Amino acid sequence: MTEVKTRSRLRARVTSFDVAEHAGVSQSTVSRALANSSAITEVTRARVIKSAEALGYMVDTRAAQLRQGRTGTLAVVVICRPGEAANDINPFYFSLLGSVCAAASAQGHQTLVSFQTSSEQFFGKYEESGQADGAIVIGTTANDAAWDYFRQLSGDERSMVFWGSPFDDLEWVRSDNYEGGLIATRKLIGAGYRNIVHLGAVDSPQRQFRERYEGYCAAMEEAGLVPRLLQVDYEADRETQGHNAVAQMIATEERFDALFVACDSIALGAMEELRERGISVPDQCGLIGFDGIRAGTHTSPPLTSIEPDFEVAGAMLVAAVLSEAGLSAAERRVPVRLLERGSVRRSG
Amino acid sequence: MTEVKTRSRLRARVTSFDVAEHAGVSQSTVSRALANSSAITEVTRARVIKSAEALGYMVDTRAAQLRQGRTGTLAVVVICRPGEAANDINPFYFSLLGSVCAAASAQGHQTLVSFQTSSEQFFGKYEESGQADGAIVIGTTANDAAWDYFRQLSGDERSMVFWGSPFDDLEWVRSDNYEGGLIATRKLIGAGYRNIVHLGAVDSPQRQFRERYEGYCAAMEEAGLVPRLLQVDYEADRETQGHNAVAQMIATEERFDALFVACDSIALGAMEELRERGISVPDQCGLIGFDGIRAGTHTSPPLTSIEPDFEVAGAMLVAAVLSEAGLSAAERRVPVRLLERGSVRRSG
DNA sequence: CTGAAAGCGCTTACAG
DNA sequence: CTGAAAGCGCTTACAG
Repeated sequence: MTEVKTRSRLRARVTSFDVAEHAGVSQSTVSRALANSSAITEVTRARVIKSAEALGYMVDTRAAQLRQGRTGTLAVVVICRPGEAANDINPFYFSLLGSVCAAASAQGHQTLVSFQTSSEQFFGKYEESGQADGAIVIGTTANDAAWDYFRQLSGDERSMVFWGSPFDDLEWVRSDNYEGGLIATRKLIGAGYRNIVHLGAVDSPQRQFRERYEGYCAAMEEAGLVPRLLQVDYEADRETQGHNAVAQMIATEERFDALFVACDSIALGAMEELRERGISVPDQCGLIGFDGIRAGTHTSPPLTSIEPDFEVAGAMLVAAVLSEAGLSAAERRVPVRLLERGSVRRSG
Repeated sequence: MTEVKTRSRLRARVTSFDVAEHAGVSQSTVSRALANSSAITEVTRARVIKSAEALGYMVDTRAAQLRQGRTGTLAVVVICRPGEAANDINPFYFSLLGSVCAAASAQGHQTLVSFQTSSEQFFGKYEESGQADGAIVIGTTANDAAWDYFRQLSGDERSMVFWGSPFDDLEWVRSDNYEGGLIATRKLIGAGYRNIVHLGAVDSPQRQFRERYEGYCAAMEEAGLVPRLLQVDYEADRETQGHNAVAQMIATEERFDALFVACDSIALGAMEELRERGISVPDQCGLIGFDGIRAGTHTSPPLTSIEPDFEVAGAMLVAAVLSEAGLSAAERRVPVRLLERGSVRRSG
């Protein structure tokens, strides 16, 4: 007893052997009792639990996992733009990160999070180093070196899932982008806009953008309208892309009375440029973005947007990385919904 | 050789024994060679590395850490408001999270991240369960149950550091709030505003708010002006607090021509209320917030704010949790700077 | 239902 | 400079 006290004061680790001695049982019984093994009497289990509490004992997960050959941990990699600071990361990915961590926790997994930017630092070998049972990769598509690295890594039989991957050969989970494009465009048409232009990118690595464009096209065509695409210059940062696109349309005297924009960051830039040009939103120009980022709440008018169900997104990513068999397309498509705020005029 | 290939195809773990056999050395030599022990000849090391690469071997960190008695991992806990979804979390904490992960990585530590909301789920016993060498706790001060839990846990000799803790008896790292209040208020005074009111909270659990208020008071007094405080109703969410505060001032016919607000979320609500009331920012009312959140970039006008140096904040939190000795106050105060955007009129 | 023993994959005294 | 062996703290066949 005295010895135990001394050790705990020195912060020496309390082990299952200490608990065994205290409870007067064997070490294996301690292990089984605490693991809720049905082989143990409730009477014994109660005694063990009491001793464990008395000594402040907790199972060492490292040791347990080493023995069990699993980690109970999922790696979450957030790919950043080169040179990007933590507070410049697209908030969409932060929301996704939060959802993934919550979903993993609900499935009894810890999350090992890393923000990866440059090639010296890329790391995805979590399984062979015994750090995680799989990896979920999210983040910008604008970091080619990172995607090359993870794409190549993913070739082996690794448990890895990607959000919005630019490559279809990777295991992906994505928003239902087509549906989102459809909903947004129908909304604009329903509100009476007719010269609706899509601001986005079709040949960019961002595959999701093409899907959004296709949804837009379908909605335009079903209404007998002609789809018009303005490709954004994806070298610039997102907001500048929005600024430039609007500036360009005005310079070339393009007629438009509404914009469906491939993502909120671009839409925010577009909205600013519209304001600077004295074009009022939503009266002279309707505007719908994509992603539902929080900053869209604070613009004037607030930005109407398409938002994926973040909770489902997190759950699907976790399910995908944990599943042995591949997932069906339906299990990898995150449903979206229209976030009605203020950048579309009332119908009629 | 054949045997090795078969095993790797089955994804059986490649161990240091396999590498030893392949390289014709003992297992301990493999371990030393890969750990860059100076006891090993470069010739031997090269041979071991070659074999390791050939077999796709990586050190199992779980096993290594178990043996070494350390984890090389830091836990990062983000406390959320009860019922708050991942995309409602104050973006300030996401930025801080990113900075902490980056700083930890720079110090050779992994980060185990968890978002904690409700009491069934609170967990901070990372050290005794062998999951981390310490914990960094950030997030809302509005979750009393969470802070009670961590405060009590922190009583024992645990490595735990808190961002902006409501309690001074906990190990904390904070923005230089006093300095921030000083800078912001001087800026407003310099721009010619005179009826400057502070929107904040002095008795709230958010200790940092009091410090900001004190900086404000000092700047007012040095200019011969009378500080005026409007306490925000901290039951409501932040933006509503801002709305309500402005509404109340107008209702009571309070005179004001500028507002220094204790945080950006509140300031964003205040800005909206001002717009709805037809009070133009920055002409009729100057406005400065605190935190530098990204959404402030997109309002019109963009919100001038005080921003902590996020990189330093992450580094200080990591240094604090890793340091054996306590840190001096200077080592726990994150420098701040004025983010000049558009909600203060030009001086003169 | 419980215990003695092996072993997960490493690092690190201890020898030589 | 390298090797044989112990041990980090568990879980889990194997016995009884």
